[in-house]
Amino acid sequence: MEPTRVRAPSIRDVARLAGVSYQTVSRVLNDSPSIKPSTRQRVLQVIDEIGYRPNQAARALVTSKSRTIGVLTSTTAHYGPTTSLRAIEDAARAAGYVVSTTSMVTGDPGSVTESLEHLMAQAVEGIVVIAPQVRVFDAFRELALTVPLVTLDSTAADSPRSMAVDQVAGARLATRHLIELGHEEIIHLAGPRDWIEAEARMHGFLVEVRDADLRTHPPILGDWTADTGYRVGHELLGYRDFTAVFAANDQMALGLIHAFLEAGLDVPGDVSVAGFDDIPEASHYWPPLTTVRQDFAELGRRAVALLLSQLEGTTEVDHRQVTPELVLRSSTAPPR
Amino acid sequence: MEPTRVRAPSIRDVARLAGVSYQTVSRVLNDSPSIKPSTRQRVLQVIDEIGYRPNQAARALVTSKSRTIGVLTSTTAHYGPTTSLRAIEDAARAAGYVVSTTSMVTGDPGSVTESLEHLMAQAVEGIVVIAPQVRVFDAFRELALTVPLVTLDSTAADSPRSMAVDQVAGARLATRHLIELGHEEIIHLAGPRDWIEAEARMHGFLVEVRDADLRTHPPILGDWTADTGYRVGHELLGYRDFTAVFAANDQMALGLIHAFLEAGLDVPGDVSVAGFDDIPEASHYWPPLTTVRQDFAELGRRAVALLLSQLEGTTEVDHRQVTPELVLRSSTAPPR
DNA sequence: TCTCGCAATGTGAACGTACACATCAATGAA
DNA sequence: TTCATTGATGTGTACGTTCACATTGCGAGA
Repeated sequence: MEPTRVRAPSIRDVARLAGVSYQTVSRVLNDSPSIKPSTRQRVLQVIDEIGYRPNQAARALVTSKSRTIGVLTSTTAHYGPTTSLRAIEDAARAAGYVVSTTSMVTGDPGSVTESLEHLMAQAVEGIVVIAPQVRVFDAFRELALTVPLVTLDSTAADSPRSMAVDQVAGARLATRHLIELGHEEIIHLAGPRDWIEAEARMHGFLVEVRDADLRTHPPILGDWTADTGYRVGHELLGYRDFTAVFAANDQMALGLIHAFLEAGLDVPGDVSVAGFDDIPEASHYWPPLTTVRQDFAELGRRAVALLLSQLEGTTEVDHRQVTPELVLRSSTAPPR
Repeated sequence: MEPTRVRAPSIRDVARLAGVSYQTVSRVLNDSPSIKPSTRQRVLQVIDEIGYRPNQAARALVTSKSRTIGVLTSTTAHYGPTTSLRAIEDAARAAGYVVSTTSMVTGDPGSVTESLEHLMAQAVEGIVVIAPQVRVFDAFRELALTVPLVTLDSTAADSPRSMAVDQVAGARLATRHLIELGHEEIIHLAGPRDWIEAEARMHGFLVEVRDADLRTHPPILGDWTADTGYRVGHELLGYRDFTAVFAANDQMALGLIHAFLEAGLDVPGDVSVAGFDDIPEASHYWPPLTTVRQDFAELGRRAVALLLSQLEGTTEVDHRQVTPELVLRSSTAPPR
């Protein structure tokens, strides 16, 4: 039987075994310049032998840096945010940061504040907000937080700093595609009201429709789910003066198609449907979905780069918007 | 202009302003029993006034408890794991723990070790592994980690502790459903080889098929993606001695259906397809997908409860497997 | 030969908190 | 009255690390 392990080895244990002072060990750990190579090697060997791990708490205490990045995300498990989140984690880890995630209930104002408080209580050094809603900025201003904040998918002009896919351009791409096919009555199924990206996509749609001098139907507000797409699809069947629908994400597009097919309509024969996001399943929907692709992972990586540049003031950041791309598949066609 | 904030208020600042010793403040913070109500109130008021926040690093240093739970997940953004993850975060937060997530590249052995090291370097008090692969346990044993580990979706007998949906039962439900419809040639499109849940579903399928004295086709190994389902679907079209396919998840089922419909087959007329997971989109696939529903969120909550019971030795945990449920839709029917 | 300068290393704090123990007043029983 | 008991609070110390500031040794230039 092993003796009871009383306590993890500390920097002093390493120092004693290597025959140097604790400060020398500290210098090796933080690779300080003036350490004799032989000394460094001896210290590193002892560290390896006894399995020493620096105590993060002690480090954080004395440097008052937690090396933690907080991520605020929505509770719902959408593809885009999740993909960005993974990319954020990877990028942060590569830069020596730890990521602590917390989710807020969409639509609950208290939840945003509470989540931000939770992150601040952990002394995060910076915050990334994924898929932000207007409300987040309000809460942020209200709390007067003292750490840098970066947002994803936000094109809000008043955001402290944001890294975004050009949602407006993406929406225009999809809308123009439908217009060029010859559609003159296009309906937009938008995302929830206070979501900034939903707002941007809606704006892109409206601009493009207006530019083409088409009649503007007021966009319908959805909640990103396929269920809502399905319900809205059913309602739309009531009035037939449209030949195409542009949904603000792929899931709602799927629901729409379901409703149309179920009613005996042909997609894209009777109605064209375009989505947004290009989730991995979109190419296997029936019919395969025409949609707008955005690089969620790249977005996450850039967000971290942007945050780090504010934290460490070193790296130059590519601050341009990520450009989305139209992916043509089989759910859109010229009107009959 | 505000003067430069030199340093965050500490417990001593609170003590001075409240006219008590720092120890008294500490007691209030950890709600110790013997504090005069009037004193407690005075201290709390000062805390509120100056916006004091306990320094987690100092706390962690002295208690040698980080109050952090590490979560190890796969890089790919699947619905199930993501949903469980959100539930884990919520449950952990409710219990006063912080969650730090890290992802491993599926199929890369080094990545598992590296991710575990990363979590240990943060001094996490416990680890939850989502969607584990056999390899994780190997790495875990190898590192001889000193914190409790809980796994999700694992029915491996040798896991330290696991919280699972009864995958075998779920697979049997789906398979039996196809058999009862009259199918005699059923193919199983399984998940990747070393995924424990893939193994379990495959096992459930084989048991049920054997019980019914049907001819056993060797399961085909997939990678959970719709793309693979599509490719396999195409290959299957080569030999027609099957009337039904049971896919190990919904995405692969979607890909299969895509391949079949594209080839002019009718689903479920010519081929029945059943999936697993019941992701929110499954009911809007065309045709709506018959699948097996599992409660990912409940799984996450129970995993945290299990972990906390090991960390704090208090709560009694419901350790039964979560029971999955068959959801009948339109992608399955009797064979022609 | 002496001293200056630099490379390499060491010493004494301090970070903010919780624990163990000490202190003090008030209370009640002997 | 005296002393043990208890409730309420205070004092000293340790946690493991980094920072600021010594201190040493050695080679080069005067």
